[in-house]
Amino acid sequence: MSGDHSHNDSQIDSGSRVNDSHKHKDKYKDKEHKHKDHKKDKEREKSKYGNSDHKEFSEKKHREKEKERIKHKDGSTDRHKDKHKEKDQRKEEKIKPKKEKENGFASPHRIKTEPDNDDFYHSPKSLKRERDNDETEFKPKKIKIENDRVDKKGKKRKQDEDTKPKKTQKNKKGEVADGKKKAKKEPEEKWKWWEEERATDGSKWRFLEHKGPVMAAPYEPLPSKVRFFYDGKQMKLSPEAEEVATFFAKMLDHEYTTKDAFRKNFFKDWRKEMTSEEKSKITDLKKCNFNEMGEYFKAQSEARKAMTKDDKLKIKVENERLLQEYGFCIMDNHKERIANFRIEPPGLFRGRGDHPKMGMLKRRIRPEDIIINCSKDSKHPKPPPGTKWKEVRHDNKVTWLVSWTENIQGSIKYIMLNPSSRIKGEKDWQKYETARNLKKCVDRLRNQYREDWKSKEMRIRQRAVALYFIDKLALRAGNEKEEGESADTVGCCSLRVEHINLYPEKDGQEFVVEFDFLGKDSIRYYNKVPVEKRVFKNLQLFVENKQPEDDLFDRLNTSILNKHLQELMDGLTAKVFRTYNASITLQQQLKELTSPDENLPAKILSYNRANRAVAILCNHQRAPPKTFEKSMQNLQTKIDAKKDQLSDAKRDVKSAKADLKVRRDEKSKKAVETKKKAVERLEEQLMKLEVQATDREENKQIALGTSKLNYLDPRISVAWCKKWSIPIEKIYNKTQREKFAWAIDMADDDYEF
DNA sequence: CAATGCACTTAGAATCACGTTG
DNA sequence: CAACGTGATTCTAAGTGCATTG
Repeated sequence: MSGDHSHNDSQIDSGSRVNDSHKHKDKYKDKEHKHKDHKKDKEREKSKYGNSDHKEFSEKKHREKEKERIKHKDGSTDRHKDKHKEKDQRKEEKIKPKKEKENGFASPHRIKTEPDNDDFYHSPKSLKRERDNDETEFKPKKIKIENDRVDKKGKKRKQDEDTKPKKTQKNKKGEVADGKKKAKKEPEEKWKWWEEERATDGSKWRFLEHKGPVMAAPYEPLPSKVRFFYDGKQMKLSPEAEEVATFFAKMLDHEYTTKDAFRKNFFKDWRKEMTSEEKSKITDLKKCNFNEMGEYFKAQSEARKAMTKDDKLKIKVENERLLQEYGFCIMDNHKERIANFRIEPPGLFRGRGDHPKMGMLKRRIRPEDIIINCSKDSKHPKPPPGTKWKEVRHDNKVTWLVSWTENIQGSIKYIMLNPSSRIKGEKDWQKYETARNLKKCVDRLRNQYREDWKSKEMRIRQRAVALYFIDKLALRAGNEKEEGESADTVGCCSLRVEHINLYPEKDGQEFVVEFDFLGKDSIRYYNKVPVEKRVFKNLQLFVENKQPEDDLFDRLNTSILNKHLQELMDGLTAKVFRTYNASITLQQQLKELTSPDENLPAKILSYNRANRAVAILCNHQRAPPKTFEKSMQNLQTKIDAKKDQLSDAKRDVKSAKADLKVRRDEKSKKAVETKKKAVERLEEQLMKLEVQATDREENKQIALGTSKLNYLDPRISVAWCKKWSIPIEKIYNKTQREKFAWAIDMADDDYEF
């Protein structure tokens, strides 16, 4: 599917989050009775096509073969063993006495530390690990638990515990000696979990200890000078009602507060918090005046900004303390960072797009709502004084530490680990391996769905066309959603007739399909794509006799599609196509765009362009930053200034040269040299600025972050950096480097996705 | 097999932190 | 040193997909 994505360009700048613009409001509003006709459709279709269910594909054979190939590739199994022997030896060397006690983690588990290989990126080839070329190494299901660590009772794993690399020890001392400043750099140590074996029994951990969540700060009533008015008259609200009122007041200059649904939902929920007296008085939101409250909060945040350095520092220190205490857990002998250790504070629900529940009150979470998950033999987190947790459980088949049920949708929220953690990293790695597996069989799969376009069964044709879209356009799967529970958005399987237009001919191209729908987060997907004639004819068929609000693929849903995919390849689901196409596109684009003799900024521009191609493919849009135009102008000003400087410098060179001609002495010669240097420097600076401008312009409404973080096999980027001697820091910031530590350590310059 | 529940990934916006500039 | 702009970080909503239930 190479280079096939250019048509997506048209998506961009056709406006994002469409519900906000009137133009489209009508189109997506009032769909109260949308797709109610599925049953009807299905009947209709059935009678048309009959139900012949034969013609199953014996793809299984292929799959077997595929598996065989994987197994035999380069005898990785043996290597694996060797490697682990080595590792064990290493382990024995790093005996170290326990030291740190901070955090109040009770358990005696020694936290393993690893050498702080900050230079791992630039490390010479010889340090390269066997794993590097080991494409098929990732076998999550095949590996047993290490014996010395299995321990049901949680009695300590002697061997591991007492191990620590000497180097780290030294580092630690150094830090201590250096005093406070360095301590901030945290005693973090780099554990190479990717060199270890993985559990096979479905357990996610063997030991888990943490301090529980940080509860939301209690409500602080407003000072009495801050007044609320109803119908022009001042009114003192009960604390409960006041709190909810402040939520609204804080959003006063947000567009939300102008939306009917938001106001309606807010008012309804607010009234629930009022005393009966308040309830009887306050009957119309329009008569409520929250301005003083709003001003108060604005002033507060101004005050916070204007705080003295000292006070700011105090806050920072306190935050740091909280992070140190609650921001980490111990999982299987390692201290790991928690992603979101704070309970979500109460507030007004901010749904995206045209969310029917926007403005509803998001309840305050109490300890009694919270389920704690940890090891039996760990020191359990204690609830705030005078309260109880809802439950403390010990489920090591899941990765979360804390959960609660949220009151808007009734869904469960979790506290989980940071992306840099083993548990997330392994999963991420696995995701890319699955995508690479798809690469191996994608041709076969494509041939198959092309065949299926001709099937006499409607459901198979629909499946095949949907899969084609998912593959070609990187559409999301499109699960069904409950109506009225959230904004009306769709993915591939849930596309409706109204979301496409068919043009036998358009703009000189044949068989054009125009997509226009709202996808995840109510981001608009707009695209005009020429498709193969067969696809086009099929679509005409699918649309026939249907209402606009009927499902395009009435015989298909994600569960059917995924079941099919699972049969074609182990671990294959619809979303794997997105990962695969994103990563393969990056790889191709990098190959195509990088020119060897360009300088560093130009190379990075090429990288960003490759990244951008992916973001466009995946439709990762952003609202153009409010300051965009201005910042563009600023850049241009800088560029112009630089140009002036440059021409001045050039003139200087000329005059210096003239000078030299006359005088012919060393001094003038030197002068010429320095001037020339200055010109070069300026030229480079100018070039850098221009590249920056191009990059920014092209990025106006495209968000690169999402694809970088979630879709692009980091090893591709790492390999590219190594190949062109680009410092990895130019591509990944600190957080990203932490998340992708496994890839940075693992991938070589010749890594192929 | 549809509905529901659960766990987990993916997403853009909001907010924060920090360096630069005037 | 305040204002500003920007990249990083935080926040939490909104998806996917699998398991369970009825």
